[in-house]
Amino acid sequence: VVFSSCFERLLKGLQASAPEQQPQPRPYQGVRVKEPVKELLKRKRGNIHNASATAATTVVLPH
Amino acid sequence: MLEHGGLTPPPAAAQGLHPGLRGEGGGEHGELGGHHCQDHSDEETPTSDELEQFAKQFKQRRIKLGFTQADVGLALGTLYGNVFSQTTICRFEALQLSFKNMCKLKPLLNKWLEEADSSTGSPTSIDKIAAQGRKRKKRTSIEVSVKGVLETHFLKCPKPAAQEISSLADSLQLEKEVVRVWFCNRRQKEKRMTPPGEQPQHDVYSHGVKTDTACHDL
DNA sequence: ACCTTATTTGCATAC
DNA sequence: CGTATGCAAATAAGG
Repeated sequence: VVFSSCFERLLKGLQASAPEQQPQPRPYQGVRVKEPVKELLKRKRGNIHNASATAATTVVLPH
Repeated sequence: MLEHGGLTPPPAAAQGLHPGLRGEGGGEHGELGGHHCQDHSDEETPTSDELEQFAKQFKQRRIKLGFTQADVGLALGTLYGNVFSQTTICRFEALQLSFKNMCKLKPLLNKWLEEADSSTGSPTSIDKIAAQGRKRKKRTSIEVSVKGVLETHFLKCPKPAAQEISSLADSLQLEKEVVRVWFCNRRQKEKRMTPPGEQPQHDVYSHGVKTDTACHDL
């Protein structure tokens, strides 16, 4: 129940939605906790949610 | 120089935990590497499942005892010296903190729980459970108008020299340190948000303090 | 002493 | 009136 609002916007901005919108949902200007235990658990439990998949096209800067 | 008495930063470091490697091309982050050694109760890095368990119980008990998240945060302060905000307690209960962070807070919250539990005025050991070295500075709230001024300067010069920061801080009636940190954070924000749009601007960022970009002002 | 990157917190204020 | 959350100060750690 906590995810909704948090991820909705981000996903909307990342996942190409209908071109009928120009809301510019604000890319989120704050600093987020890298890996909340909440997600860690989900991943560990098999719920390998693949939401914020990295845009493979580019990036992948070596650490 | 009237900082708090220079507290002795106890070398309480003992968090160097790096699970073995996972060598997988997918999900790294191996949480814990089950570790050897004794395990008497709840000490030593817990597992994420234990953290979840604890958080859940914590919340349940907290509510049953009639305390709010803010109460707990304040209590932690009077108990050990580390005050925490309602926000942090909230995040702890919702497991919205990093694994490391939660491991650090669990002992404190656990202690508080024991305290509150044996409410019968039991003195209990009010040890200080190794609180952090020095207390965190209270978050400075910068006025919108002031932020506007800072923004203007940032656009003109994202990396002002020490002296410029000083005078700017002076004119804004802020501590120099606050202004310096503001610029640092502002720069990070810039980088954090640029990738998406990718603004191919001559990134002539030279670390060298030489390239005097002289953003003269004043 | 300051910068950078990575993170931990927490005002403020929206639910 | 408690709780979430957005934006972002303050800090930690290596240069």
